[in-house]
Amino acid sequence: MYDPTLRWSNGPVKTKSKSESKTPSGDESLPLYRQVKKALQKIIEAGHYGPGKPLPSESALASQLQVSVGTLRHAVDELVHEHVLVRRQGKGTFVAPHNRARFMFQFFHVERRQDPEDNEPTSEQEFPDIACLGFSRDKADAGEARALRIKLGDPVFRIDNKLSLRGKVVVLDRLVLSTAMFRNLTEKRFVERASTVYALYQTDFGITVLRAQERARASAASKVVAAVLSLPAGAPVMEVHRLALTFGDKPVEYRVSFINTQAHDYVSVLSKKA
Amino acid sequence: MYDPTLRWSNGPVKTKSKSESKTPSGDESLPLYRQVKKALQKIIEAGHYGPGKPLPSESALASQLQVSVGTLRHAVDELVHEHVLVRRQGKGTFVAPHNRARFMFQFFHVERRQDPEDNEPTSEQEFPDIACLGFSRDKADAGEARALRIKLGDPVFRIDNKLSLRGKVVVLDRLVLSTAMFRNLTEKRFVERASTVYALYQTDFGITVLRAQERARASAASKVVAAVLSLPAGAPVMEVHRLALTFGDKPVEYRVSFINTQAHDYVSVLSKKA
DNA sequence: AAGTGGTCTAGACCACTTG
DNA sequence: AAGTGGTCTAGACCACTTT
Repeated sequence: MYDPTLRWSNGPVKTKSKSESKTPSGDESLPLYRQVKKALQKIIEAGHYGPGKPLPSESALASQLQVSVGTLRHAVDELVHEHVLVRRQGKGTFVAPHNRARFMFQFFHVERRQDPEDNEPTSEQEFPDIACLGFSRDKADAGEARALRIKLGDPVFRIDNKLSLRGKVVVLDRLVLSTAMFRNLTEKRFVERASTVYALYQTDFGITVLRAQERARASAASKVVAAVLSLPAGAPVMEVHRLALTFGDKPVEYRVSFINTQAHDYVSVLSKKA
Repeated sequence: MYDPTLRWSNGPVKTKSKSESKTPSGDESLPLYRQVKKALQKIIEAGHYGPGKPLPSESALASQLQVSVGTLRHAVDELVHEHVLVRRQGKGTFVAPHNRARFMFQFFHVERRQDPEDNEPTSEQEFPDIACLGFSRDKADAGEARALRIKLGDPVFRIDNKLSLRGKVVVLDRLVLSTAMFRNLTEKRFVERASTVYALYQTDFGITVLRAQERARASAASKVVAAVLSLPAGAPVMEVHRLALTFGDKPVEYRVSFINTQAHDYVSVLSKKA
């Protein structure tokens, strides 16, 4: 039952803090379940557990952290809400895998526009066909360096992809990755990946994208963008700048997407429902 | 302690269902806390409690629904996560108020673009100045009728607003509301509202907007849109179609926003952080 | 002091998965 | 049968607000 990968500092998470805590590590007044959550985050970030290997059981974690199961569950609940962990009854608790389902619901927001008279079955989310248009090494420009928190001129991978829905090219993606973070990445490995790009980051590089922020705007398509999207140069397109982050809000990927919104929308839900 | 507004059907939420439940109301296998959640939703939707009047206390609700406090809290937790309720320690649990803070974080996603060299203090969220450009009655067109689930030609209010940040007009909003839902709404009441538009819906009409879905695209500014946004006709603008919903996913408001993205972005967060 | 929500515990039992 | 997560309970105590 003892797992040697569990080493961060055995013993209670909280030293019964009746203001006896000698090291004001900032956890003074934090509720116990928040401290447990932080401990769990540290365990997860260490990288010993992937989507294939479950964390220690809740009862094991609770006893090792010297808290009740209820408190441990409270902490796990929050990480599940944040899509960091997933629970599977009977099997265990896992780092959330980057499968297609997650990609679609969390990171892909382009949907075919419903024509008024179109009575098709609610346009089930469609997974795009992805083709790589270019893979190269380059130096980070100012904006990329700032976003990725690297130095101007640091080496980066630059990867262009086109995404199609029902055979029509709808999105042009330009990814920028720090070569320091993705050592040994090659075009072959990128193109021959088994699943999504983020699944590749996770399984091959141990980097789990947790969330992202996007800033969108309308712009006029440049000649090359227009060509890929089958639009006249200068046509209005949506330009979405995404920064994907992992643990500790560390930047992983900077991506600019150009979207042909002639027949598709960029969809955003303001607070999901039950 | 007994509240006469609590009348939905005293007694246990669940009849100890050992498959003795005579009326298969669809709650058969639902966990108890989900049934409690539904009961709470019904209580809230009845409209007896507003942002100013707290719900009965957790212990009161628990005993009236004949569940433990822990189960009651589990149900409330979910409604708090969905921004339906807010808890205030020492005071009570309230229907989530539509104040400016909520508006900014949930429904207003336009932010000034950070210039590379701009080192201002992280561009705190700015609340826009809003001016009404037009208020009229009209008949719903096909798209509006479908969105609002009313009949084609049904009477609607049509309200145009321009939103400015730092004195620059950045957004043109065109709201469409069913007159049946907003009886007695007048331009005067609309313009002289104390807070946000959604706060007006909530306090004056008992309609609480819970969530919304937006579909965005790039388009070329029409002459009138361009004029309001100080752009040349045909310039690329973002066009955002929003449908705002209340309890039971009932549509409340259909809104089209035109955004000048020369110096501002439409911001979207893919999974919030802790 | 009394009432509210917030945290934490300990334990029982259920549902699902695996050997 | 044993191990995992999922639900539910009952009760203690803490923190905050109001009277």
